[in-house]
Amino acid sequence: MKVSARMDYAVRALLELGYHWPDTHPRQVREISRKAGVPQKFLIHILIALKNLGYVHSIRGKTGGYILALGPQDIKLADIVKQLGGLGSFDEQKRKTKKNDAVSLLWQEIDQRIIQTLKGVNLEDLCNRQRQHIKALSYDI
Amino acid sequence: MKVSARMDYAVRALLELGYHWPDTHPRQVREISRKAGVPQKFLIHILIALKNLGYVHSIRGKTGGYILALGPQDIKLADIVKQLGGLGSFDEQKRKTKKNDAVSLLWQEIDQRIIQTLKGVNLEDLCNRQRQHIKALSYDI
DNA sequence: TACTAACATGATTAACTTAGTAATGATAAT
DNA sequence: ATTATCATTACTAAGTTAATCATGTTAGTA
Ligand code: FES
Ligand code: FES
Repeated sequence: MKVSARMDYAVRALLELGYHWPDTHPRQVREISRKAGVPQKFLIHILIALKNLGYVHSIRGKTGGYILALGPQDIKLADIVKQLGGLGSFDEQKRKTKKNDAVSLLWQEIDQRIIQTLKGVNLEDLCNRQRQHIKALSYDI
Repeated sequence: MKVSARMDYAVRALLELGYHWPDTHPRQVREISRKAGVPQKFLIHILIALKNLGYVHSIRGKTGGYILALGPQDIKLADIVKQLGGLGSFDEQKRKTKKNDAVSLLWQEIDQRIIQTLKGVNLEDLCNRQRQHIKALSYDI
């Protein structure tokens, strides 16, 4: 499973925004960049994509920043991953091999497993996991 | 799950070799190329990789070709996929994000699901599935 | 032996994707 | 007016992928 930097960064940005929920102070790109370890110039584009998908709101101007547009429980990772271009699922286009044989069915079966796994996790779950993790380690990210 | 052409082709080549097991006539690259829908010049390199991994034997000369080096039941797709460079599993190198937080654990969890799925399938299974498929469709690949 | 049909190997390449950066503009609080 | 933020478009360097090309080696056979 290849997780692109873009996908990794997007989920981490959402985790940062969701972690302090329901505290809705706007978080600035620079702050998210630093805390999540994402290059700032790259993060901007990712946040805009998330905004266009309706997951975050942006606030412009001097006191601006980003906040979640939905509650963490309503942000499903399966959707994020799918909408952000997926994990590069088995591309049936332009490959000359058969599409409906045992091999392709196997690849599709694996795709389904991934989707099932992601469907079981929303941003609230991920934040809770992270809180547990932090508690166990006794230091913040 | 991004399945590279290389990976797809490798599995299909093995399926072709395993499908007629235990008939051990050498199959030529050209024949495999045509039946599996794989560009011949590309397939050569893939077969050599499979040979170096010990999955097939090659026979040179005029009556040459390729045969399985192991019985289909001993060829596990999980190994093939892993040894052929994997499915591009979550690359922890050079990315600045944390490696042991909830996000990375999620990616690793997905990796494990894929591996588990692949561990449940060997070449014999895949051949059987394909035979069922062919029987249901009433035409050969 | 000469020929030929197969596999072997390394170099090269075109297209594509990824992971960014640069430059410039728009908005809103102070 | 200034300034700190988000917005948008364009650009690019590096890497990967999916191949092809050129050339060499092996072995059956007439
Ligand atoms: S998640 Fe916001 S400061 Fe740690
Ligand atoms: S699998 Fe060999 S001819 Fe169909």
